[in-house]
Amino acid sequence: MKNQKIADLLFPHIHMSAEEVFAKYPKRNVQDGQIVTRFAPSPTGFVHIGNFFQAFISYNLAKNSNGIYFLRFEDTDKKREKKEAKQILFDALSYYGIKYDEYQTPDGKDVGDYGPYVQSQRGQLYQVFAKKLVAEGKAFPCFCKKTEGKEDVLKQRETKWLENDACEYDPCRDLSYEEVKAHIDNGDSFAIRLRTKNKGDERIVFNDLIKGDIEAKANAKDVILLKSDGIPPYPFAHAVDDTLMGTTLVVRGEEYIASTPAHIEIFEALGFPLVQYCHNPLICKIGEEGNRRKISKRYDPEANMTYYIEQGYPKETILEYLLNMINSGFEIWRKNNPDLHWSEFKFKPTEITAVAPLFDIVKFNDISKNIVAKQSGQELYNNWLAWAKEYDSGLATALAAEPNKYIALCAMDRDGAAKPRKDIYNYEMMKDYFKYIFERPQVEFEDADKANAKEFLTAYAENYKEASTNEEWFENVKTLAGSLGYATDNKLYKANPENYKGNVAKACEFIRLAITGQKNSPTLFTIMQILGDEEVKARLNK
RNA sequence: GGCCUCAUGGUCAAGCGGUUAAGACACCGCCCUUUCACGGCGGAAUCAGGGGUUCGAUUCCCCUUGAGGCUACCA
Repeated sequence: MKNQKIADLLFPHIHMSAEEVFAKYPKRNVQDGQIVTRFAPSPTGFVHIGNFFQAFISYNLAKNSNGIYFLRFEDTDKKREKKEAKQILFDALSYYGIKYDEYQTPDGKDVGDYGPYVQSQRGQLYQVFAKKLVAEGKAFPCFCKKTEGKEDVLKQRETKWLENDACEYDPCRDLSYEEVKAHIDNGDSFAIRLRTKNKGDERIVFNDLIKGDIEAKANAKDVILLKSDGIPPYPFAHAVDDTLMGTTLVVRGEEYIASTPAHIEIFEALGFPLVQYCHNPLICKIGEEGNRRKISKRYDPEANMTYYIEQGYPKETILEYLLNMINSGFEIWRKNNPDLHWSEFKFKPTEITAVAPLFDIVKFNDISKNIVAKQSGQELYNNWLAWAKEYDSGLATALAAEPNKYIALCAMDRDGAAKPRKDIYNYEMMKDYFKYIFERPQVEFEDADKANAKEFLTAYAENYKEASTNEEWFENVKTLAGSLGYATDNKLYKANPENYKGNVAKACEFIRLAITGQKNSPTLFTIMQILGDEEVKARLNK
């Protein structure tokens, strides 16, 4: 009775009952194996690779089970929310091809029957259940001065550690109706806390799809259900939303494992059946001190999903790399099915790796090289140009001005090649990789080679004539090299190198350096063809 | 401090009581190519340590160590 009176005092404007709410959100009509899951990011304007990892896992799980996948914005922390953030998130996710069955459009329209799909618009719903809990004596108002933020928490922590209390009962948990009324009359703001039924020595077991059964200390803390602004923090919102929205599987980072007991107590207090959890490992990096740490928004550019777009990685690269992290069976599958789309690869939640993987840029680039190698010259050119239009307008202009030239460049060792060259891993690197096309290179021969190089190149320039095939081109080089005292038979050269100025390989090195400024490059013949006679001669004579 | 998670080569990892302990990246050889690559073949390299259980442990249990996470009116 007293509790009902307090509840009415606290939430005079809430008249809806829990039953009425459930009537609005009927149970979903799904079969046993079908997974209903979601991506529930908080819109900070930053799409973290770790969050994307979860989004990607849950997306695949939903798709593979023929289930339902929806997007819910968790914008309950006003301090963190940024304008445009929802749009940024939307763009990033759709760029990577993740599609939702249910969501709210950036201009605020709900698609799906279980909305609103934005937490800040679900305030009343949370209050209905908070009021119910207060009326049942399972929650209570707290008028304490609220903790301001993490810094204060850290300060308090040392003394708290010394106490090492098993449970944390809030001072407001047993306020009388009169005391509550006095606070309300005084206009004091209040938060709603769960009245934990535990004392600190209870243990619970819950199941995790990846880790199996986890035994832990039961929650024994009067956790916050509603902040003093009336909006719930994550745990309560999670319980209410995922129940109302019919979520069957929650994929989240393993940093949530520690707070799961509190979530469970909230579900129980509410009388909701628990969802299935799947805590995925965090993606790590080696820190400055050589230690492994969670990849961080602050220090690691690769933590941001837009980084890969800016760098011009094909979107398949990050997707396939992530798939590779989720389940290394992907790699073998990919080898056996080089031409299938990644989405054909199926994995079960129980097959997800339990170990926090290290982000390995070398491996990442290798995957990317294989993906880029599958593109034709035309495709690569198109992608390069599209990227440049966004991130390097000067380059874009140049590329668009002479499409044939640059398509030919992109097609080198690629179109028609049985084993395409695997050299390019993103579009950002291409300008530098092909810099000899854009400008004449600085050429430095080794001291020992200087005289020979000059002699050979001068002769080569004088006799230079355009060849029509690579074979013909090479024949020309060989003939000239032979006449200048280079070995045309490699076996003879290897037997008596001192009899020659070098072998044909050396001669080619001179040409390559003069033309490109580098010791490696794609096929010289093609490069010279693209450059044209005049430019080639100019470079040879330099 | 407490609670939780994890532990196979340099990295990502298969493995789920008996295996010559897969595979991929990186590395090193050799071959192919009288250019750069691609490619092919081969090599070095791993079960954190200590106790159990067992005829037999990388695999199961315990302890130690190490790494990571959580311990907010953040998610």
